[in-house]
Amino acid sequence: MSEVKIVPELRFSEFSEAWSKKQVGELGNFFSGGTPTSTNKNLYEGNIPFIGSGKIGSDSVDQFITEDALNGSSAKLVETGDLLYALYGATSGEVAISKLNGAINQAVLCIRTQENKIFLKDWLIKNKPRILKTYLQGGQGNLSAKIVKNLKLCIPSKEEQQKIADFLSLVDKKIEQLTEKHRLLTDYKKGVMQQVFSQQIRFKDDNGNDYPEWDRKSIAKLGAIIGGGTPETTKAEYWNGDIQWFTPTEIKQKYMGFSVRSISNEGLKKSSAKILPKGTLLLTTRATIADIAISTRECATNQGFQSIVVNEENNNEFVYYWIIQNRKLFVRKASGSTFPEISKKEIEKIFGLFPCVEEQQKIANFLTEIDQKINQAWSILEQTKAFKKGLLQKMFV
DNA sequence: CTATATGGGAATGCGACGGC
DNA sequence: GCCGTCGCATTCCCATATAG
Repeated sequence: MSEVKIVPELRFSEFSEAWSKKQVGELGNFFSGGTPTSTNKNLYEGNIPFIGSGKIGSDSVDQFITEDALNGSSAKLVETGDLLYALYGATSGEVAISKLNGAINQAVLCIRTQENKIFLKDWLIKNKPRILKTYLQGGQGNLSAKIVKNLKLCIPSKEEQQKIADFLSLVDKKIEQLTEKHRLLTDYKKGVMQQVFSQQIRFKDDNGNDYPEWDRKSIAKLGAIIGGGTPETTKAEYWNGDIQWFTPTEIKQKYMGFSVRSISNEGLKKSSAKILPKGTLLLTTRATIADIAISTRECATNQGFQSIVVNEENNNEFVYYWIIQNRKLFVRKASGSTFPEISKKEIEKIFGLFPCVEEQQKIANFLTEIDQKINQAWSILEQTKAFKKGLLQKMFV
């Protein structure tokens, strides 16, 4: 590689000098903590927040240790504003500025640097994928203080660090605000659902007249309830066909059109899987209870579902929201030793109050509108996150 | 002695599949 | 169609070995 001046692609115009190559280890002091003997419960009845690798950026924790626990173990105190780095487990490579005064365990590395810590934080965020890829090999890879200290980076003057940190912090702040907005909308929806289903809010028809009282009826009256199945996995000809085939873990959003795996007509015939029309409520009833989505195309499911093909006296979108609101009714009925499951029979016996189909339609439209607002907020949030990611790529070397 | 690395294992979550 | 057994994968925490 030819000798070129080390500068980032995107830079504030008042800076022109080259960035200098350093090792992270040169930038400050490093220490990680420890875990007080977990068999001694007394040690965990104190008031010092105990920060594990999953909690480095949180403003609250679940565990609190005592002074004795702190002194009798390798646990170390950190302060609000300290730069914390997660070394082990699924959170490896996460980095955050501590929002707590507390003690850290051995999975957390505290970095006290004389450089700008927000600059360093964002540099670590930018390089997380690369760090994990390089150092987290094998089943249970862990990072270590040594690995972090040996990372090489390019770093500008304090002034330029500050400028970059301020700018990125602004973007972070925006992301926080958007996250908050999304959270508020989600809370609002929760409140509205509560009021709608408890009939504190009632809709009127287009002529301003009241709709009839709600009817108490069982789920069985809402439509056909249809189970699913799994074709033999050893027979290749049953798989990778034209029929979308869902498993409970895939049910994450309101509308589902494409599944991870698909089955063939042959597979459909030779198994308990059933064809479900577009608009079917895909309801999980095994392992994960009462997760629900609306199919946007013809599909099938495995045996972890009891799907509802809603009839014409009811509105599928309304039933979708009704089930979300009444999730507890399902969870309560679930039984099983290894994992919970609700049988078709039990589902058919669940009762609830349902308005006439016209009012169902109005309620569904109303809630769908709120959902759209929530999705919009989410999408702006995602765009802003992507924007930050782009900045990270360009503003660092 | 302290700091760090590392393997074990609990907790959790789930899928495949066969018996009834 | 329902239900239970077996076992796999993931995640996280902990105890202990080892290095410094």
